[in-house]
Amino acid sequence: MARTQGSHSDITGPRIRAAALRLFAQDGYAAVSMRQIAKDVGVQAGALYNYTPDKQSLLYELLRGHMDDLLTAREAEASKQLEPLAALEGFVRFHIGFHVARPDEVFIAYMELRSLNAENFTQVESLRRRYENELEGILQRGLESGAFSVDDAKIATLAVIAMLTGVNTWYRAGGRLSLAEVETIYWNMVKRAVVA
Amino acid sequence: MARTQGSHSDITGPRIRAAALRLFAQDGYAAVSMRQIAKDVGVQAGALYNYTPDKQSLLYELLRGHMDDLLTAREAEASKQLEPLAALEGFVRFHIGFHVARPDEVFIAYMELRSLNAENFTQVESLRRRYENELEGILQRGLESGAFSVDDAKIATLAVIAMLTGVNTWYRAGGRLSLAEVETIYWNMVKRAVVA
DNA sequence: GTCTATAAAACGATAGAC
DNA sequence: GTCTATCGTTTTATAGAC
Repeated sequence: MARTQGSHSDITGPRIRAAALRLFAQDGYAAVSMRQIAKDVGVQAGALYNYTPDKQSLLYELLRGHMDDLLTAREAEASKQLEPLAALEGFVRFHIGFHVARPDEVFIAYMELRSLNAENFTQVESLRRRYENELEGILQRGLESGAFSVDDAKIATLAVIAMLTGVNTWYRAGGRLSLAEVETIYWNMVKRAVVA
Repeated sequence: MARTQGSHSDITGPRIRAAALRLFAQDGYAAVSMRQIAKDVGVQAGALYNYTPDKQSLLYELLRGHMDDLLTAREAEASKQLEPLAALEGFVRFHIGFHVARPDEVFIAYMELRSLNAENFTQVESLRRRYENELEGILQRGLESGAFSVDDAKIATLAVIAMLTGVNTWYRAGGRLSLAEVETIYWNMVKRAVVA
């Protein structure tokens, strides 16, 4: 039986989110119009409102979904309980691999936090804190066991995450270095900066 | 003799740039209207066009000016020729101090690069490269002298700069740590990551 | 140099036909 | 579910009075 004319509910929603993700990453949330998103998907602007109540919700769902994905993926890794050194290496390699695979999501998760309204910002920010706490916990345990030596665990956490996320500004698949090589280079730097 | 009514050409220009800087940093270039900038300065929107041909030029002048300031300040420091270890410590402390003192400029220099048109982007990007080359040169000289040991000088350059610039995301004057303490903590991490 | 007024276009979001 | 049409607002930028 033929579908109702123009009915594509099960694929249009994901295509809208994919177009919004790409356009927000490329031009910024405020600079992208609902008409641009609609044109990219191949529908008229009015049709978008069958899938999102407004533009703000579209951004929030992208950022919220990205942080959920990050924490879920990290939980799967972290469930392997390890001693501090192996846990830290696991975190470094996980962080680089996860972020390099999702450049657009990572970019808007950084750049468009301020475009969220107050309530949505609080939600996403708390998820980011939970992720940072994963690394801070590893560093703390390593300090207590004597495996690590840093002046300040919180600052070391922020410094390592900033350094690792920086990979996204230059890494491109098929470049001079493989992902595994990049992971190893960064792991060597982190290890030397942190291990006693 | 009284000035012509409403004439403030020598102070309105800087006030426009200061308002644009603050608003662009707070809400993003695309989200800020010329009317908002005018209201912040205390003039009508039309008056802005006595000082800038358009909104794009306003952004470009802010970013270009910031990069000029950065390179000029760095040149003054770098003219003291030093051995690699002292040069690296000088770079780390200079970078943190310079960036922490200009949070709004640093923020838009990161976030609004993509809001520049192609020609302006090329200009600003080349200045950013020149600054990165300062650090890369120090690392290269240290590698050649055997003072440093890193897997890849270019990646180490990007990693160190990303780590140091990350200070701006959390540092606030009057917080738990003084600027000198922050500089020392980061210098210790950089030193351990890089020095042979 | 700043003002008021406005041109010309684009915006987010909605109503109603199909 | 998607379309066309449109409301009401806001945008950048300019023209001309003072």
